[in-house]
Amino acid sequence: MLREDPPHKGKKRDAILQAALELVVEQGLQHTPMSLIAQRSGASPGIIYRYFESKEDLLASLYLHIKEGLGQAIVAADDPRQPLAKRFHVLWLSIFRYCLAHPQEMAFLTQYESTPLARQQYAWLRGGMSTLNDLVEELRIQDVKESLSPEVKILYCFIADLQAQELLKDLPLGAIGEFIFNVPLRLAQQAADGLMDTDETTLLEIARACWDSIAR
Amino acid sequence: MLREDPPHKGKKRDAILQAALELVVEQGLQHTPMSLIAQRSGASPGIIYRYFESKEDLLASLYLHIKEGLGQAIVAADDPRQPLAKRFHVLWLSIFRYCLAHPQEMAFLTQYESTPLARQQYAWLRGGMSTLNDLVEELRIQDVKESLSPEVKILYCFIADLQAQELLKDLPLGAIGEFIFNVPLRLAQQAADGLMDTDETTLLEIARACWDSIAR
Amino acid sequence: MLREDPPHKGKKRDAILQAALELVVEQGLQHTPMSLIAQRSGASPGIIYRYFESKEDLLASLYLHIKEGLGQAIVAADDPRQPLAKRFHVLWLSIFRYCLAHPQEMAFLTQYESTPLARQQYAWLRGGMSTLNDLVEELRIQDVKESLSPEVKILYCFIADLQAQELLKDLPLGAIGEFIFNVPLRLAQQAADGLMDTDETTLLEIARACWDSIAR
Amino acid sequence: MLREDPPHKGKKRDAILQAALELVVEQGLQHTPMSLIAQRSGASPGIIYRYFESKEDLLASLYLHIKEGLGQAIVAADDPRQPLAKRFHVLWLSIFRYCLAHPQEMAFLTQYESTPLARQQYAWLRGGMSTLNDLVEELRIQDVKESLSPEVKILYCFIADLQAQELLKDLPLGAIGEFIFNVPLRLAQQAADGLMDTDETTLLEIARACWDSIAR
DNA sequence: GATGAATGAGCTTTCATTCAT
DNA sequence: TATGAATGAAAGCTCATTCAT
Repeated sequence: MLREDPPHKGKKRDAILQAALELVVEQGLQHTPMSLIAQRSGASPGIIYRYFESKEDLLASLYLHIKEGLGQAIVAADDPRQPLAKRFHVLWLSIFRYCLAHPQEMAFLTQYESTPLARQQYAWLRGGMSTLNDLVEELRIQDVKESLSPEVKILYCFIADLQAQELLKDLPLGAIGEFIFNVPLRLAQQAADGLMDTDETTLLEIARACWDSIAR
Repeated sequence: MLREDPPHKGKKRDAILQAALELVVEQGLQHTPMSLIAQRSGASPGIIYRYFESKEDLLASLYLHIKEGLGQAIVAADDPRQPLAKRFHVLWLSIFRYCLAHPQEMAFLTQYESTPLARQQYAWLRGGMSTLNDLVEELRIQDVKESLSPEVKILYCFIADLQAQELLKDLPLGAIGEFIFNVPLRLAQQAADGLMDTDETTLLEIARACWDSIAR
Repeated sequence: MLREDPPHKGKKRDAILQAALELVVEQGLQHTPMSLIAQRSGASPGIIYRYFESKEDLLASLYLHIKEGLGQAIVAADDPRQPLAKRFHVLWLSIFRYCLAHPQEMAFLTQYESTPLARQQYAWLRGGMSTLNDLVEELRIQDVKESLSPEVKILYCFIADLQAQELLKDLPLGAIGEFIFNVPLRLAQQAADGLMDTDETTLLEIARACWDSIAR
Repeated sequence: MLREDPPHKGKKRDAILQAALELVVEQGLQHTPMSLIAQRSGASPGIIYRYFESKEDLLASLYLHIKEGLGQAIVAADDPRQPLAKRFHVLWLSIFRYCLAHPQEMAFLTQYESTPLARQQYAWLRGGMSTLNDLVEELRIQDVKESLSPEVKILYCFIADLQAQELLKDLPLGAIGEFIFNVPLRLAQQAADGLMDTDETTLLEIARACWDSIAR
């Protein structure tokens, strides 16, 4: 589901993105021709190119759109005034619930990120940053801070806070990201496929398991 | 790297698979034409169709080939005579090491599995099986046991053993699989991209973190 | 450069023609979409069709517009009271100077006339008219005289006058036209491209050469 | 008409070039889709791209092919042992006859050369070379000589010979080229359209007229 | 009149697959 | 078996033209 904030403006653009989303999830990136996207969105093949430069651009736009939604969910969920263990659980559950509520978006995201082009373009970790010390170092640099997207900044700061309180095991940054972010995302996909219960108790248990994995 | 066991027989088939693997990793599933696979493998476009029915078949064969390699690594790693915590660590590290040693294969696998067709065809969890009890139930049925691939059987049995010893938290099966299998796979991919150290100490810490997440 | 005689009326039409002229010269007939013409002329794509029936019509109008300008230059240059050799030189130089002053128009004209459609539509020689005698014959017919454009009539009459005075070699009409008309046009294009000097002396020499070619 | 020297090799390539030639002459560059070229040549749309990288490449290849044929005709016609006036007439008539015998090729050439891309790419005069002195200077430079196509070298040398014998008026190089090369080409096109007689006497008169225009 | 979003036929090009050799 | 030229359906994209506003 794509938001349709402005009443009429961008309606068609959203319809195109929505059609692309559905089709990529149903048929796969390889089997989603522009003509089908046009048809499904109720537009003519030509008009797509008024909104997007190319198919590549359309897919990248959709990807960024989805990332933004997910990012906003993360930003909205975090409350720095809460105790850190509480923040972890709230974040984890919010990510899970958001992904569960947007299974198509997550299926697209997974598919798109597995692409070689996307893998090198949208990695959330940079080259030299693999340890917690690297992270603290990065967050000192003002320019880096500015260039980060809001949700990445939040996750970074949260992890740095945990580290400052000596609550973390000495794990690589990537591993921590895995337990906070990727595990709920992937389990939400399983849940969406009916392979897992999503009652509060079960979720709390898994979130707790993830907390156990990173907490000292 | 694909094995070349039979001296001459299947050599060309392997060359084709290897070329497909490289190209899909470099260019993506969508941008890997058969003609390029032919060229890279030193074969003619026509001859590919003696070894594979279609492009779809070629990719599926490659996928299964890779899964088999990974499965053999798992089978080879497990020693049921060891204590369970030890078995966990050995399995976890073996999976990580194997994935790290086969980054192209893992990149392909990730890409291929994100495809809608593959998602419904090769899910490792079946419809109604989401809890530890379901697992125990399944393992009682002889027919099911027979139809499982060796490595899945090993993982299932291992989990069932853990459960029998009451070592497990009450987590959904999918979550347990995540910590045993997907986390090392994904972290190995990060490591292959240079985003993580792979010294023994670091790896043991992460494996331990995963153990903490599932162990009671 | 297109004239902008009427203060506001036809201003937009001229802007469209001017934009089409520039774009065809820059990008070629094949690579000049209507949308670009609209953009360059500051008009909307739709409004072009109030001034021109179709793209074909727009280009034909531009062609005729350019031909008319060139024709007027010829008409303005000729003074029948002058001696014939003088008239030749004045005509030749006027054509050259006009073409040199309107390089875009000439580039368009060349391009447009090379088109099959234009070739059969705008040939300045008719079917059966290839000799000087044919010309004299044609000029006797009143209807034909009426239907001729002013500049063609002038050129025809001029040639007929030369013939009457027995100043011409016995050349086909087309050859004479070549030396009077096409040679200065083409050389002016070369000059516009910086491939030839355009000082008075040089031009007089070339005009003289052309005179030598047709004069007995 | 394209040569078909090798019995079977290149037959299809030639058929494609021939079809493109005919269609461009009939319908114009802008209205000659690849699909029609394929159809007319008896090939499938796809196969064209085995022989040519793109439509642009196909047209450029055709252009160069035609230029080569014309060049060979010029090379074959010139006999440096003949007196210069004789050489002029032989050259002039050969060019005329060749062009008359290849009207489609000439129509294509005219059309293609009027294109902006071609105009800047295939100009036969270079930037700073506009006078006879420039020509003599150029011919002294060995590297330049090497890089010239055979027929251009022949024309250059011929003009230089005329100049050495002081037979030429002091005309710009472009003007001389016009009388030797372009006038016969254009008149041959007229002749092909039935607008001019092509009996020996007439042709000799025109050739003589051209000679008069350049000769002192 | 004027706009520019929308249309949709048709363009160039690609590529899985076939088949004569 | 093996080749690679050939096929032709379909892809991504363009653009002359229309039409609701």
